[in-house]
Amino acid sequence: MFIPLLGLEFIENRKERERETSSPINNASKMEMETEVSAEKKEIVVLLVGPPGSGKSTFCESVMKSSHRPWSRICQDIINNGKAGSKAQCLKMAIESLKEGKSVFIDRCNLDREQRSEFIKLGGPHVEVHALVLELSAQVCISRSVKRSGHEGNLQGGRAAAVVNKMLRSKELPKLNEGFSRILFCYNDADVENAVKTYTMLGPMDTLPSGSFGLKNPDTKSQPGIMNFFKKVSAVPAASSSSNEVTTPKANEKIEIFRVSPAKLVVPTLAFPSISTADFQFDLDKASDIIVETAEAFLPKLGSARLVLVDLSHGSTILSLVKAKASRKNIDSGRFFTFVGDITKLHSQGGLHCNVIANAANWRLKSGGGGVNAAIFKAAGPDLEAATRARANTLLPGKSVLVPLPSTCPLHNAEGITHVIHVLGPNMNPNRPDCLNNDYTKGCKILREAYTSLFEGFLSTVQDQSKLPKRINQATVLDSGEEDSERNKKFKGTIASNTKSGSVDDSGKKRSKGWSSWALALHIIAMHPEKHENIVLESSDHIVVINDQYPKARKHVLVLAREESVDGLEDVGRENIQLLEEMQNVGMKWVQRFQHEDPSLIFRLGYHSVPSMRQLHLHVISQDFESDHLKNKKHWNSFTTSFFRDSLDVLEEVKSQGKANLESEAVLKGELRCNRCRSAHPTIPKLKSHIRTCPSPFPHHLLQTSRLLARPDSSN
DNA sequence: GTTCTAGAAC
DNA sequence: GTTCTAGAAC
Repeated sequence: MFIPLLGLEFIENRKERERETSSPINNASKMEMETEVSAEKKEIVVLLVGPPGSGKSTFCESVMKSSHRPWSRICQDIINNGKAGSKAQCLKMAIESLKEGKSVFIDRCNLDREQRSEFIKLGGPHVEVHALVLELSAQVCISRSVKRSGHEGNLQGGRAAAVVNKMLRSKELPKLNEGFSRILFCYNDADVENAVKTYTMLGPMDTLPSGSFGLKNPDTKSQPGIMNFFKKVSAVPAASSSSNEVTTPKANEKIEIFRVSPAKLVVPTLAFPSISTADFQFDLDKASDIIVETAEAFLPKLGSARLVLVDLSHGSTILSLVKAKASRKNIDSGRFFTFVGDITKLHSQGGLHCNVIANAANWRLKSGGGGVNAAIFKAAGPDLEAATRARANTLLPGKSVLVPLPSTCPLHNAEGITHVIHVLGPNMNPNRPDCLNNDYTKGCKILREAYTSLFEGFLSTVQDQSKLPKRINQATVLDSGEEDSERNKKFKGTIASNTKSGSVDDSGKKRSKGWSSWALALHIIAMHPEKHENIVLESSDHIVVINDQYPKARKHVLVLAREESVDGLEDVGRENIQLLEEMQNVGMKWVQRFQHEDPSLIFRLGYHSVPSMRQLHLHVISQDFESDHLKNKKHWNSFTTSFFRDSLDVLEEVKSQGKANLESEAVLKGELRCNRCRSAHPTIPKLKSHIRTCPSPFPHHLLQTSRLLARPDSSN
């Protein structure tokens, strides 16, 4: 509670100054003061964030009643001649008000990030954007909106509860990194009263301290990292040589360097967990009827495609019920069957090839919670979260959403899964949202809808796939025959022998000869890609492609050279021109692949002048630099200064002068400049918040020479 | 390369 | 008091 008061103290000081400036006594000094103060004068855009009934309009009216600052309240519910209007109309009116020197309240729900983003863009040198979050309990909001009459949004009575509930489902609390200069959270009437005071006291020349205030229970969710090279090196072979109850088809894929792709699958297969019968406590007998009936109805539409109900345990009741009922109905057990295993490891551990898996999702489509949902999100990594977010924010019971998995996603790569279908069933558990209170008439209807929607989603992937030429899977033919445990021993030995001793300089190189152990990871993978199947995205005789373990942007892969003696750019000569060309071509292919998935991505391909890790590697990196792993000056400068040598420049230089020009490591210590507008920023967080919204085009030299790879139709 | 953390900067 | 950097250790 002390924080809004701090704000008030701040205003008090400013008020003193304002009084002085408005004194008519000394005109000359008044002019001086005015100039000084008006140089700082800023309009404010306040986005009210809260569902209907949270008190947004009341808040605005209370402030405007006695504020000395000119305010304009922009309410989407009445903007259209007293009727509800559009977001665009609100934006237009906000711009007009700001031009007139008025600060603005955006009085609409603004509950999710996307809804807010356009308004945040109103911010600039003379406009600050604040969020005022009315986090009152859903009950309070609902009871207020149910009771009220004559509300502008015409949202009253019974319909209000449903609308409020629906809106709260897709709620995302605002964060400073969206571009707000200040966020204030209110949880009760006292908080709101304080907030009203704070904004009422705000004179035309005043500003409020920036930052986020009053947040309770901040969301501390951390992004799970992608694969860990070092852990994988020892963990993978060890795991596969032990406890696999079912078959161990690990060796099956050995001759396939390009992992399982949908075109190579003979039979499209959907693996799905039983929906609603675990945490949602749906009756198993009723659920098994619905599964069998819906599957039976769908099989004729699915051609040769298969449906597989999966559960973790051999003792699964739902599995045995479904098995028995399907058999009684004489359903083709080659096309509809049950399977015991981890749905995220059906191929690697169970030998079952599935290209689509279903997730028993939660309504927020968020990771966590346990069970299948947690397992799938964990196995798929952040790629699935991003791909899901691109399709939907929430899910209603009985519905599903089909999410294509990016080609770099571990689940795609290691298990051959191309799509995840999130599906939400009915809930019979009183401790979970939207409990149906044992209403099985409704429950069965929704569960049937859920499976229908799921199978329809799968059907759509089957139809897409049937357009592709079908190829036979050759992967089951060969096996190298080498013992995993033996391999593992040898492998560990290699690392150990390289880490014995020697002084290490700051780029991981030993001064004499050899590298620090962590700096060898890329070299080890390049030399033996077949031992790193789980992380290798592609490989040939000359190159290996992997995800950067700590990506510094939304997309960041490495093309490793497989040449033993080429540790970095300084070792490259004319004899490597073909290699450099192949690396460039492979890099371009990945750019195209990524841009096919997201056309707005922009890429550069290049090398670090002085690499930290052994083995020449080409960075293929999207230019958003949107990554929690980008943490310090060295990270930023290594990709955005002359230290980053564009692949095409390197090629030209090696062809013309036999070697590439290298930039000194000294530039890594230089100031932090925006990669678009070149403005300097004092800290990494400030730089990152700037680059999120920097509207400038990229520097001329990159745009002109196709060093920068953007889709022609992208608006950047 | 990352992680950890002391202490500078705000 | 919190945020952020930079250096040591790995």
